[in-house]
Amino acid sequence: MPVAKGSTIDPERTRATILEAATPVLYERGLDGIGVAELCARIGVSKETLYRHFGTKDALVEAVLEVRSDRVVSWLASAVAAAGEEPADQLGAVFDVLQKWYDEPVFRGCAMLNAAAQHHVEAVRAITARHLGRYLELLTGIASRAGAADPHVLGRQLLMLVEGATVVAAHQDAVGAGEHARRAALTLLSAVRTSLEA
Amino acid sequence: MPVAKGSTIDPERTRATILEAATPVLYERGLDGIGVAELCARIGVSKETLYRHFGTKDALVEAVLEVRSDRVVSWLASAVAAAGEEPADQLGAVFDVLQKWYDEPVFRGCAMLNAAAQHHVEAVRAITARHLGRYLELLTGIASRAGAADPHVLGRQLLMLVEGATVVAAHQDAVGAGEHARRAALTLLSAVRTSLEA
DNA sequence: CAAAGATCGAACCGATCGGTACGATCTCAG
DNA sequence: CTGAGATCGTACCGATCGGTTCGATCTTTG
Repeated sequence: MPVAKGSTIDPERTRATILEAATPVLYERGLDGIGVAELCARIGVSKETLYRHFGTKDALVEAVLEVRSDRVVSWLASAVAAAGEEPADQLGAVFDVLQKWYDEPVFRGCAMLNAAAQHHVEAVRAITARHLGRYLELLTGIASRAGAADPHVLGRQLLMLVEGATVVAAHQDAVGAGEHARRAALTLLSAVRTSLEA
Repeated sequence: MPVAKGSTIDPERTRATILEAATPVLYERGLDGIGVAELCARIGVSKETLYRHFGTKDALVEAVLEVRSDRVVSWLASAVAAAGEEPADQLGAVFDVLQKWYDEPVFRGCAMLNAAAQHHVEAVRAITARHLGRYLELLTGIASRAGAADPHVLGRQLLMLVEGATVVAAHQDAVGAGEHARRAALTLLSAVRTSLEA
């Protein structure tokens, strides 16, 4: 719904609607690939409204990225939490979620990395870095519970597989990318365990 | 040298000079982060000259990316060739080269991926895909010589580590990224061998 | 009903963009 | 020496950009 005509009913609701509608459009078209005018038309909101809520296109972009980062991370975290106690199962759940994402028709790679590559603005780079940091935290936790000698290093290697799989799926071939990355990740995980048991 | 004033001495030389000078500028500033006017000023060439040689900014960009892809791949291939016969050594050489790249002050991630994220043009995406394909070929070759049961899958997993390491180095922390990726890659390689010997 | 304020649509602004045109200058081939 | 053509610097073009402003419309508050 294109936001009620005039309404004090919720100063906050309009902002949320804009954020929600702008997210997929900016992802598909690219941050600089669509102008504010066309963006507003797609969202169904006037430029004045958008600018009163966000002040700047950059500010809107940053807000969109923040929300997206939060959502992605919590989505993955809940998938991990639902996978039981076994670290291997938790790790598998991560790549299952990723493969589902790769198979979506609108999949165009990691929104954070795309944004950082597109918009040479410090704030955007900071959001991307923070996003990767959260990702790393999640994976380091799994590595730690798996009994890795150096969970930070293993977590980082797992992060590389996650981001690498996303890159390969986006730019080369999505078929089996999540599955192949999952097998590699499990190999790394079990290698750690093997060396511990030895 | 900013190209001789008037000269028929080499219609081809000017083109090469432009390509060479434009490459780092477009990488640092982003494909759309610099206008043709400023780009020409940096290169030391007039707009008319640039447009006679390339016709379009997009065409220049594509030419730059092609050259860069060729150079990167051949650079890696020669590093592999110089690393001897052992697949493990060849793989290690790849990540050593990558770490050197990550440590360069101008490092800003994979130019091909950045370009594909920035410029929503089919031709650029095609160049990026081809670039990843060449990369995959190189790594699949190593996987094959290592006796992998399915060298195509292992090569893909190695490609994920390569691209993932580049992403992590660019957006999170370059320190040790190549080293950590190398250890993960060698683990995958030896896991294949172990399962073969079993 | 009246005032406050959120929204719309459209006009408008200055800046920048990719690309073109032009006259002048220089180099080389004949 | 002369003409072809590569280059320069600059001015110029239409389009688009991010952002502002304004009058009209609607909803809520009091």
